[in-house]
Amino acid sequence: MRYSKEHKQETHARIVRKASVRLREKGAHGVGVADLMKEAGLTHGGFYAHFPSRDALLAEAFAYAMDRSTEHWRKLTEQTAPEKRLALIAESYLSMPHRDDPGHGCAIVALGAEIARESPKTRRAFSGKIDQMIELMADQITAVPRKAARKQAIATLITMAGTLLLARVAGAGELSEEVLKAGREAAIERARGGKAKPSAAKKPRARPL
Amino acid sequence: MRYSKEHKQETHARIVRKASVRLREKGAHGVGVADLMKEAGLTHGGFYAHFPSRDALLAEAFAYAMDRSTEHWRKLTEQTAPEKRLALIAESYLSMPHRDDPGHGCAIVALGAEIARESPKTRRAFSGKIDQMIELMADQITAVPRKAARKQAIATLITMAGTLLLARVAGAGELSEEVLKAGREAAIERARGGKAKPSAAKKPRARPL
DNA sequence: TGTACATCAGTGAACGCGCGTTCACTGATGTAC
DNA sequence: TGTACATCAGTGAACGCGCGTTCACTGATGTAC
Repeated sequence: MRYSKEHKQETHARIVRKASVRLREKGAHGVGVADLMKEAGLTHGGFYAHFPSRDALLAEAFAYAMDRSTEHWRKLTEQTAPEKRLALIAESYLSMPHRDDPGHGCAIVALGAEIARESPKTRRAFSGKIDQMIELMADQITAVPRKAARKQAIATLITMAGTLLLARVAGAGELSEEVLKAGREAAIERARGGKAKPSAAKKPRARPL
Repeated sequence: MRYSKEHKQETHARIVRKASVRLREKGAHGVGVADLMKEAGLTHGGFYAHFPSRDALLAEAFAYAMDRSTEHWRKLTEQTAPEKRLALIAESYLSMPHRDDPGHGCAIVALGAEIARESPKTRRAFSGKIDQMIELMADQITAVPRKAARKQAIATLITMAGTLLLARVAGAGELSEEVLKAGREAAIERARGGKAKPSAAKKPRARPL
């Protein structure tokens, strides 16, 4: 063989990685085989040595994007005190860098609506990933029974996703900042399991941009 | 003229209406000029007597879809006692019929991620529509100052949109029902302006489907 | 150790299909006389 | 009132481009002897 087995796996992984970014940035129709291969330093013909079809790649890229989010959160929890973990996830999620970089951000918000139009099989796979996220979040809530913890985790995730979606649509205008701020407070409140003390809310930012 | 002025306007409106449904159902790339015209009872060539381009139609259809939601909510408020209005909007929004019929549902959830990728001009137009929704919701909250009312309205809208997005991705599985239920409680709580009495929460449904 | 052959990731031209757009034409109705 | 002409929403064939997919070929390296 010209290349080692690792070489092929690495190329495969590189294509999936690039695709998952483009996918979140541009949507499913924004990922062209030729462009993608060029971005990976290859020509388009070689694509089919790695994937049976463009759709098969997209499915892998979807899953990869979700796993990245979950993994990112897991790392965040590892370096934080238990009672602050959920709130930290919410805060890092509802930041301006995350709003402005969909390509490396949450796949639910970037791709959820498109996933909802996919085949039941794809949807089930995606659902499973969402459930993993919910489980990870619920793991951080130990003060209440598991079922209540899941409910609280879902409420927090929902608030996070809704905020990011609205903030992204609003773009970089005043409304976006207002949404991000209101959503951050609401999500942190959820993460803490009820009404937060007003003092816990973030101070208004210096830059009103 | 062969047709009256009203006739042309009506045809134009019919195309926009059909497009707004397809758009929410299938996404921007799911709306083909030929298919759409056939659905409107015409042939594809006539399209350009009504719109300069496919993109121009999409912009109109986006706006139309948003206006429909706002109008729907306005109607709901008109037939309800003031203090129940927001909660009613949230409940009707977070219903299974709405989850299962994106074509006639909320444009933010169905198209938000795609809109976020559009030109600043399109985004500004969409933002304006979202602001109208927020204003309408804030109008129903009279117990607090305007600024706080807007914040509460945003928190409610965010919760609604996030819930619907997650529930749609999950499709018709158990997770979807769980999300819808948790989101409904969270949204109604928001709509009421704080922690709701547990008794106010909906009873579990008979069908665990 | 050296030589012939096999393998297969990657190349790049070509194919075919879908789809947005153009365009010459139609034909029913309004307007001018 | 009747006739000739103008208008323009709608028709349907055709064009052209983008893009997913196919395929014959390449050439570096592993394997057999």
